[in-house]
Order: sequence, then C-alpha cells, then structure tokens
Amino acid sequence: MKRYQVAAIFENIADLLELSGAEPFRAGAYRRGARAVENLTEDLEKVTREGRLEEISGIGKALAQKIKEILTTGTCHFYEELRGKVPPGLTDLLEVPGVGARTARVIYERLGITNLADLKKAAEEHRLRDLPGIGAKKEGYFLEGINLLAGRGGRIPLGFALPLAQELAGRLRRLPGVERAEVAGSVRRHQETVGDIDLVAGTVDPRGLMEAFTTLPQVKEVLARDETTASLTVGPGWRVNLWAVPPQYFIQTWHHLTGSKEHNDRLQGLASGMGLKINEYGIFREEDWAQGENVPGPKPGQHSLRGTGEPRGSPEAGGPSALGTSAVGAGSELDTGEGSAMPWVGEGQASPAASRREASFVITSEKELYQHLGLPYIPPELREDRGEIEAAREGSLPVLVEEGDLRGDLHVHSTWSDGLGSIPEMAQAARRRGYEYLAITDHSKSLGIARGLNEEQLRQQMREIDRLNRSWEGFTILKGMEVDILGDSRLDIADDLLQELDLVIASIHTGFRQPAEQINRRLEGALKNPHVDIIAHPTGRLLARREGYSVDVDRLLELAARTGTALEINASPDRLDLCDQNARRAREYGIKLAIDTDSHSQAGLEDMKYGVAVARRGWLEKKDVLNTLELGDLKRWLNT
DNA sequence: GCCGTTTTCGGCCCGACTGTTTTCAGTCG
Ligand SMILES: Nc1nc2c(ncn2[C@H]2C[C@H](O)[C@@H](COP(=O)(O)OP(=O)(O)OP(=O)(O)O)O2)c(=O)[nH]1
Ligand SMILES: [Mg+2]
Ligand SMILES: [Zn+2]
Repeated sequence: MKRYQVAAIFENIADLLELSGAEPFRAGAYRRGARAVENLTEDLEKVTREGRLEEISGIGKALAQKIKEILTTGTCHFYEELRGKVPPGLTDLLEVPGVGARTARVIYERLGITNLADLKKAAEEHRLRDLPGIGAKKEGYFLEGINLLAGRGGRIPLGFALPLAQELAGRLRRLPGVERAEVAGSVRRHQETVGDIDLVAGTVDPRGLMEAFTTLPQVKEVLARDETTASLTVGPGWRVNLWAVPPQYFIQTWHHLTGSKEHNDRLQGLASGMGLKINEYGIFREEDWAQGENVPGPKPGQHSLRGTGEPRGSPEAGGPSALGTSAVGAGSELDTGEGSAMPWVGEGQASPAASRREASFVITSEKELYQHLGLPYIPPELREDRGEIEAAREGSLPVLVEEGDLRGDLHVHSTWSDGLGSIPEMAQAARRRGYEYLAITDHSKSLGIARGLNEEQLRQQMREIDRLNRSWEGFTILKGMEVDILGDSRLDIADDLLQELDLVIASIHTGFRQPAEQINRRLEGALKNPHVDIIAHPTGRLLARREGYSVDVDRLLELAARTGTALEINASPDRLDLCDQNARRAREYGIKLAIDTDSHSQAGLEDMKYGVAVARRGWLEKKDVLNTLELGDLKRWLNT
C-alpha cells in the first residue's frame, strides 16, 4: 500500500517541478517513476529491502534514494523543499481546462494567486487578461472552466460506460456511409472507471454522421461540434466523444485513440528506434516521411468553422478544439458525394500537415500494425505500459482468459437469503449461459439484513439442492455458502457443517473502519481455516462509493498463496474486487482466482464480462482461473 | 532524472489547434 504514497509524492513533485519552470524531462522522469512504482507487482518494501529498486525501469539512483526516504519517514526532503518554494495549492489551478504549468506560474508570479477561489475572483474582475500570454478570451474560458469544475462528476464506472458505448457504436454503425464504428479509449481497454467515452467511425459521410450523432435521443447537451469531431453529454453528464475519419485511416486512428497514452508513447519510441514513424495516420519509413515534407499542398489549420470567434463549446462551431486530436482531412468544401473511394481528399482542400503524407505501409488490422513493429498483437486490456511491450518483445505475453473459458459461477445468491431468484431459476439462467455448474452461496446468519441462513436453514437448502441435482443431468449445483467473517475472526458457521459443503466462501461485511491490523487478523482466521476455499471481495471496496477496508494486500496474498486459498474477482460492476492490479499480483503469487458475479438475480449472471475484463487487465490466463476447470477437476481442487 | 538493437551523452511520442505571438508556446488528446 505504501507504493501509492510514494507514487503520489512523485506525481506531486512532477507537478511542482513543472510549476517551478524546471526542465520538463526532469518532471517527466518523476511522472514515469510514479507510474513505475504504482505498476510494480511486487511488494515495494520487499524490493527496497533487497536493494533491487534500480532494477525497475524508470527508477535510477536519485529516485531509488527518495523511495527509501519516503518508506522510512513518510516524505522526502526534496519534496518538502519544493513545497516551500512552490505553493502546493497551485496544482489545483492545473485542473482548469486551458491552464497548464506555464500559465499557472504566470498567474502566481504576477498576481500571487494560489487557489481556485482567488483565480475565479481575478477572472471575474478581469485581472487576468493583462498577463502575458492571456487575453480576454482565455480569461473567459478559464472562468467558464472553473464553474464547470464545480459541477463535474467523477469518473464513469465501466458498468455504465461499456453498455452505453456499445449501444452508441451500434447506432452509428447502422448509419449510411459508415463503414466501421467502434469504441476506443479507456472503455475499449476496459478500465474499471473511465473519464469519458471515446468513439471512432470510418465514414464517407462525416457531415451526416455528425448530424445523426448529435441528435441521438440519448443526447443531453452538445458541447462542441465541427465537421469531423463532436463532443456531447448523455445521462448525468457523461461525456461522449466521436471522431470521424475517412475509412482508409480507420485502423490507425482507432488504435491511436485506444491508447493508452503511455502505450502509444512507448510504441512510438520503439518505432523510431527502428527507423519508423508511427502516428494516427499510418506507419512511415523515415525516408518516406522526409520526402513527404516536400509534398505540395494546402496549408493546415484552415477549418472553416474554426476561429470564427464563437464562444467555447458552441454547438454550431468547434471553438477551441473539444478533442485534441483533430479528425483527419476536414475541409471547407467537403465532398460527401456518392461513395467515391477517397471522398475526403481533394484538390484545394485543407488538411492537417501530417495527414497529407502517404503512409509507407497499408494497414488493415491492428495485428498488422504490431507486426510492423516486430511485435505480436497486444490486446487492448494490456495496453497500459505495464510491461506488455517488453513481454511482447520476449514473446511472453499471456494468453488471456476469455469469457467462453468459464464453466460456471461460484458465488451466487438465491431467495433463501437476499437474492431475487429461486435456486431453480438461478440454475436455469446458468444453464442458459452454457455453464456446467453453479454454486449457491447464500449469506450466513449474522448478516441479518440479508436474511442470512442459520445452520438448520443451510441443512434444508443442502437437501433441496441434492433433490434438484438428482432431477437433471449435465449440470450441477454446488452446495456452498458465503460465510461471514465475524469481528473476532471466527467464522459464522461451525466447521463440522462447513465440511459438508462443496464450497465455502468467506468474506467480511462488517467492521469496515477497523485498522488494517485487525482486518488482516480476521482474514487470516478465514484463510487458515481448511474449509474455506475462496475469499470473496477481498478488499471490500465499492467502486466510486466506498474505500475498501484497510487491508495489507501483500500480507493477504502471501497467506492466500501459503494456504492454497483462492481469491475472488468479484464481477459485480460496483465492486470489481480484486481489482486488475491486485489480480495480477495474486497471479504472480501463484494464487488461483475465481471470477464470480455475486449475483442477486438471474440478470446478475451477465455481469461476468466485467470480471473477465478485470482478469484480462490483470494478465490472467485460463489456468489461473478456478472456474475454468471442468467439474471433476474443480471438485478435486476443492477437496485438497 | 533516466537510459542505451542508435547512444554512457543527448536524446526523451506525436500532431493539431488556439490565442496572441509578430513567428509560436502552451495545452490537449
Ligand atoms: N500519442 C498520444 N496519444 C494520446 C495522448 N493523449 C491521449 N491519447 C490517445 C490515447 C487515449 O486513449 C485516447 C483518448 O484520450 P482520453 O484522454 O480520453 O484517455 P483515455 O480514454 O485513455 O482515458 P480516460 O478514461 O478517458 O481518462 O487518445 C498523448 O499524449 N499522446
Ligand atoms: Mg477517454
Ligand atoms: Zn455475496
């Protein structure tokens, strides 16, 4: 857990360095260092003890020394010194759209402003417009931005974003002229929460596409729109961006906009080491690129709707680009006409400089793109610069688990406790999904609010399940329970009864405020109990609603590995617990993971995809996942 | 500050747009 503290300090140092006008690459080194520490799968303190810090890519002598210092003292001198020189409040100003380090610095140096409230006041009093590099327009944007910040929602949970994005992409796909429409950005990478929804379409009729997109029934507000990009909000203010590109650019642009930024960054670095250049328009040999520079053509930056003095965010005009990467080939005289092969490119049309070059290779799939860089295909879930490039180069990328590999669900509730579906109903839903087995794991008695089962009720339920299992073939209900881990680390149900169950899940539902020490003791009790097979939602976090209880994850993993206990990836979209990074750590410990929906209804079984998303982002292969086993093997595993 | 199938020094991802510039820096995706 210390690693987040170190990462936060490094991130902060990077901001403060930029604000102080330091060499940008030096600040960048701290940012890289922050990410390296955050993405470390090993226990940071262990790596430090063993003197292996400098083996981490991005950590050199200076950062290693600072990590040691932070681990022992909680901070470091350099950081404290920097905070003395640069008011730490200045980092808040960076939140304002259009305000970067440079601008924040000028504002501070000239006006002494160090917080958002003062910035707002200064903007209202028109004291910003006289500063160098700032005029009346920027001042207006800043003010607008500050006001927007207040009402800004947090990130969107994937459980909302993914279905919405797929629905929107599906609608776009059906429009005339659209050859492809796909989800990009963090949604495609299946991040647990996303900042916005990014969509890309390859079309011969961008204008028609934009018109249709901005008038979809879900649209709440159109924030910005020009001929090739649009940004709007749906639902409670969730932002959706669409880029339209000519069909021949689709793959490159889709890949570029899938990111992550860090992954793109690394790929581009890799390319330049190979004498190649890669951008959203194609892959270029350096020679070809240099040649292209001489290609005569219209000057870039002539979008007809740009710079018309429209207010920012006007639905009619773009204003300052709502989407930084501008769509390709927009011109003032768009020929949207009847299906010509290259409808976007024509004489006398303005197009950005880079897009006027002809790519050295024709790319028809992302796989080919990676091939040109000497790499195997890297699935979107891995594109985070968390070691996937190195693994790809070594040929050691994991073969990621897929939803189709799963043979059952091991954590499901029924009407016997707080579920909405009866046992037969849940079983039927599981069969419809093609599962071989389903574990019914209702709550235990101490969880009165969920109508937890006592010993007698559990025995009854077990008899009912036996009856049902005798009534069909090719499908098995496993007798299980989600046993509550009590405050004193005992389990809610006695061992002799647990022994009779096929499967025992243990989890914590109370005492969330207890200190880590106590939580870990409780988990330890469960892990050491020979009847406990799986720890459910091991950190207790609720996405965007509740921090987990404080638990020492490294200790938990160590003990789970030692006791041969599986850990859950709870697929319920508001849990996703373990998270991707912890799942990956668990895998490195050799721990088996169970991807479970924790369904309280038949529909809940469909949440499995979110659990699989977490598993894939955690680099899990089929063999790492308990419920990919066929029934016989699963039973053997449960009995050992 | 970090790093090396191009390097131990000199790079560090890339492109587009905007305002305010007098020819480009800052910001963003
Ligand atoms: N090469 C490059 N690509 C970028 C950069 N910033 C963003 N992109 C690309 C990759 C991103 O996935 C994509 C969309 O940008 P977003 O800001 O929406 O990021 P993303 O969707 O990854 O995360 P989010 O959840 O929206 O915050 O654009 C950059 O600095 N360089
Ligand atoms: Mg995004
Ligand atoms: Zn449950």
